Amino acid sequence: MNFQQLRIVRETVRRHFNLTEVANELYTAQSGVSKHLKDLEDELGVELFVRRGKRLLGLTEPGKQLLPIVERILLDTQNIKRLSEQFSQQDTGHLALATTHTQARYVLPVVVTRFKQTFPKVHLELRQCGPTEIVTLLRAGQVDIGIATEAVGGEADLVTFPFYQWQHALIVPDDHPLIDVQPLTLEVIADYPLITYHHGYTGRSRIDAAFARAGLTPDVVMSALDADVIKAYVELGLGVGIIAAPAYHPARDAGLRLLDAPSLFEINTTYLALRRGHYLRDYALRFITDCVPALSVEQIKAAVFPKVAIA
Amino acid sequence: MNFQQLRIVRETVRRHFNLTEVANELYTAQSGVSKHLKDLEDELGVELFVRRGKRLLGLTEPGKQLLPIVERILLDTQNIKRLSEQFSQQDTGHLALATTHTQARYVLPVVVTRFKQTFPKVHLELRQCGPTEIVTLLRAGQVDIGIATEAVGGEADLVTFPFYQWQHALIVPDDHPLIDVQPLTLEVIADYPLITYHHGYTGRSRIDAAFARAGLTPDVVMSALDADVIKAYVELGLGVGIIAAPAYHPARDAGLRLLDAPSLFEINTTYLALRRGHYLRDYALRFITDCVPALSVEQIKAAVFPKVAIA
DNA sequence: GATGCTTACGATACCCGTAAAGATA
DNA sequence: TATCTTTACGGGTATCGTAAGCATC
Repeated sequence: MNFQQLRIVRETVRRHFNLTEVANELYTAQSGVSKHLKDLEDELGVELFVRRGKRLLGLTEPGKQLLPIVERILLDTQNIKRLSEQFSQQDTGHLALATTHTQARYVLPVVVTRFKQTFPKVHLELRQCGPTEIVTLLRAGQVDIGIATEAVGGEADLVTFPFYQWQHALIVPDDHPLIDVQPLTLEVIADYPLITYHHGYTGRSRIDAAFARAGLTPDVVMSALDADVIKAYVELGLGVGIIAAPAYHPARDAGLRLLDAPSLFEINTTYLALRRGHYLRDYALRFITDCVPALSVEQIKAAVFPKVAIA
Repeated sequence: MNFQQLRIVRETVRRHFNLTEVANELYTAQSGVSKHLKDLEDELGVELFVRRGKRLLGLTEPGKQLLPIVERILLDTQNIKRLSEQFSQQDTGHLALATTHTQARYVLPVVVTRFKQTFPKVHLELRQCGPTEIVTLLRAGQVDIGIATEAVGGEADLVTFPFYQWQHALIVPDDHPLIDVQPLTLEVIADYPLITYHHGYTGRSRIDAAFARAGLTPDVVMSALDADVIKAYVELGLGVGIIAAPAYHPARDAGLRLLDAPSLFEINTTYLALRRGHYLRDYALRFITDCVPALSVEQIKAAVFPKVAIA
């Protein structure tokens, strides 16, 4: 048994049992992949994969039980690497974040700027993607920190910390009749064509819930992944936009007006998400405490490495 | 990085940084051990060991932080082996117990007999040793289950379950004057020369505590590791024995009488101890539930693999 | 001087990649 | 037929053990 075999096992599951893809992903020959799997099964004396003819279809029962152990070992090898880099190259290294457009574009710039001043030699990788993909990237160990409003809660293998809170607000052209309406109600809004986020993005579910609770069916004529796109179409007069309030900048968004609606929609909380057991460099911990000053490094470590260090 | 290097790191710490011993323990050449350590340090870019000249003296800070991760990885490799044996050879295998003389001699025979009938093909290894050594063996993964009254409580990396309760009692030759004394008190007993267990064995601390609480200083003329030795000297008339009550068999111990003293000494609890994160074969779980029928397999697993499966 | 660590060196075994053949969709 | 997996084979590398050279105690 060696690490390469374990990497192949993990990658085989991730790539849905296509050994050719596995080989490409691991930069090795496909024949070796095949042999490694067979060797491992021989050594353990157990079939790990369900086969039909020559094709792999899935995991056997022992394979299923083996997988989490394999993943933990590989996680620990990464931890060893990060741990030694922590000592060998204090403040240089790599920090990978996965986050949604809203955070990347409107919230993180301040934090990132400060971080880059403190750790100029840390390469910062900002991966922008959807909430569910953030979870995937965290699980795969491809990013250190995830930042999202949706999908990261309630996952047993992730740890989350509240980052900041925000609400949805309306955005309209600055000559729009809604500007003079007081008070703004869901009923009034529902009379206009609406433009807002896709399902699963930036609290869309909260918007739908608010209308549903009021017994209204809003006329969402367009949905987009990010506020910039929404703004563009609001500017064209295609409808009233509903975006995250932090996504509005008075200076940059000339010609548009933000209409706060504090009571209409639920408060959203954006979270920092970490993978349990994923070792974090000092600068990664610092990034987190920069975001949430109320947190201490010890609290973070205690949450990421629960209780006993398991072993 | 490979598994052999990690094994060498672990063993180097265990063998107090004597690489020659490490090589013997791992059945390999000492030169390779030396090279492996150097290679690993080179690969990680960190010195893991403190050296003076050619001698290794201890772990550096990064080495200290690395060690628990290394141990967890090696624990998981054992878990992989056990897990696959679980499937490849259902009811055959190896079960290693570490226990003290009292349990091995007087308590376990019943359980072991039943176990052997159920799992005739499982090789049962019964290692008899002192309480502190039981903890060491559990930690080293050399035994699956520890059974002891002392030393196993309060260790964060161990899980314990109460096995059974017992009390100390007096043992005397069957013509001894104490047989007719009613009620037995510590004061009365303290007038006789006593023979009992060594410190750290079979609840000796409870015996001392009982006399201390009563303001008495008993005259312990001999101490031994096990009840059989104590009995032998009681038989010779050298004193009154204090042994664990389960260690007395009326038939086998002809010529001796057990005098119960329910109120004199505290109740002792003997525990089953397991190492957290140590995978247990089905038959090992069965052994435990045989000992403690109130326990379910799920409860045991939940305690050994806490919360999230970490990974 | 005895013990313990490192380095050098040769044999072995392991791992990888190419290529051909067989199976599957 | 195109894709995918297995098997066979050769080259390269890593690992291991022996032996010699040094450092430490």
